[in-house]
Amino acid sequence: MAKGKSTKPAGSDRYHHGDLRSALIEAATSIVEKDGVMALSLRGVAREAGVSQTAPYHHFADKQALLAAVAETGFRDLSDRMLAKSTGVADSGDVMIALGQGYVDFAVGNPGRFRLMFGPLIGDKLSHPDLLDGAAKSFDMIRAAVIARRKSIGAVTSNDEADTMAAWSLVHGLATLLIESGFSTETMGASTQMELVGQVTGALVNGLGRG
Amino acid sequence: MAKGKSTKPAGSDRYHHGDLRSALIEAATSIVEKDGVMALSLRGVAREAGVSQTAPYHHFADKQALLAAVAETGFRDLSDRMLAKSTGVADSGDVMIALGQGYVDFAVGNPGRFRLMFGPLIGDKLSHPDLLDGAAKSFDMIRAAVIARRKSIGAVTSNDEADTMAAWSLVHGLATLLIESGFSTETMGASTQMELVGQVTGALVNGLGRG
DNA sequence: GATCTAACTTGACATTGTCAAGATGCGTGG
DNA sequence: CCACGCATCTTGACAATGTCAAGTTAGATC
Repeated sequence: MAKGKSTKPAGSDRYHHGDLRSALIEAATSIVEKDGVMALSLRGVAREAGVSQTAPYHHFADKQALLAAVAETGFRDLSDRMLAKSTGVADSGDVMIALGQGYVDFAVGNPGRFRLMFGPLIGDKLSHPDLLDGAAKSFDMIRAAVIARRKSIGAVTSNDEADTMAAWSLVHGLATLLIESGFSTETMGASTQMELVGQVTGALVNGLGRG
Repeated sequence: MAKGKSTKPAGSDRYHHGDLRSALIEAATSIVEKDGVMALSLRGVAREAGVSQTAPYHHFADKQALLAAVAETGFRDLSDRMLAKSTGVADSGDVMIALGQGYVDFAVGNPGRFRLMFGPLIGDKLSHPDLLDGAAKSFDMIRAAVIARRKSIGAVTSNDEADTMAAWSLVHGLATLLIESGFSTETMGASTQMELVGQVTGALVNGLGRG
């Protein structure tokens, strides 16, 4: 519409946007975090980015592809958070807690993207390989921590895979519980979120009821 | 449209359906399980039930309300399954495994409803109290099992709440992992699903790497 | 049997995902 | 320096969806 002036950051009102792809991902992320996953429409994203309704199709095959790209940045941020929390931690048990802390932190801080990443909005995740790669990265961090832990305590039974599943399940489930249920950290019997993650993770590391 | 004959079960082609509400829930369940959560449209459900597009509005306030009703039956079936698996089991640890087995069974057997129950399609779960009641029922079963388990082994530390969270998180996360990821039971290092649940639950009950 | 009202229908509207066809302008070769 | 090709963006359209407003039908009640 208007050609000359704009209220948006320089460069966003040109006919050739410059970096529409990133702008669309950013806009979608913003919407998904502000109004929820269900409020995300392709046209809404285009509107927010200040382009026409069909402009996104020059950068994404369809809505699903945009969502996949948003989810992908989510997985990147997720593993970044986990890495940040765990670097420099020495004890293998503490590393596991730190990873859980990072995971839960991300979920609570970015519930919209978390739901997008693991929810059913992206129908066929298998057809977006970049998505799986991102998810695998976080998963591998947990696997490595579990293996290190098992080695350090001289694990006697079961196997790496099952323990990895257990650790990921625990952390993912806890994150889900925190953002989906009405439960708050306090009703779960902890005074801070960090404490809660420590308690729950501790239950797995040491065994139920063994602290 | 047609007035007299019908290919549908008796009673479904009358002007007054008789039990449209149940029929709609059933139709929606069928669609959600066959074509996925995203393929579920109110009009599609009405079509499947053989009524006009706006007929559902006489039984549900809006699409969300129908989805909530479907999810509610899901929660009922979920706790039924958990109950069935755990009744008659004596050992407190085995009860926990049985509950996990029931939970995972339901998720794997009804992934569509599972995603509906815990996914973001139902935006405001808090405003559908029946939903929360249903969820609470399953949750309470887990809580009771955890408390019994803690009592039976003479738990020394942490608290009931955190351990309950841990147990629910573990089981829910595992179910999610099984239906969302490409991972199969085998790649997770178990030969049967029952074995996998046993191993993963065992990791929590006894502690990581302790069997 | 007349009437009240819940259960249903038809019609319409705004919004959405997506396709087809046209406009625009950046970068490159002459 | 400039014309031209192609990626980028736009306008216009279509079918489908959620939902509202207004009418129709028929089971229940007096």
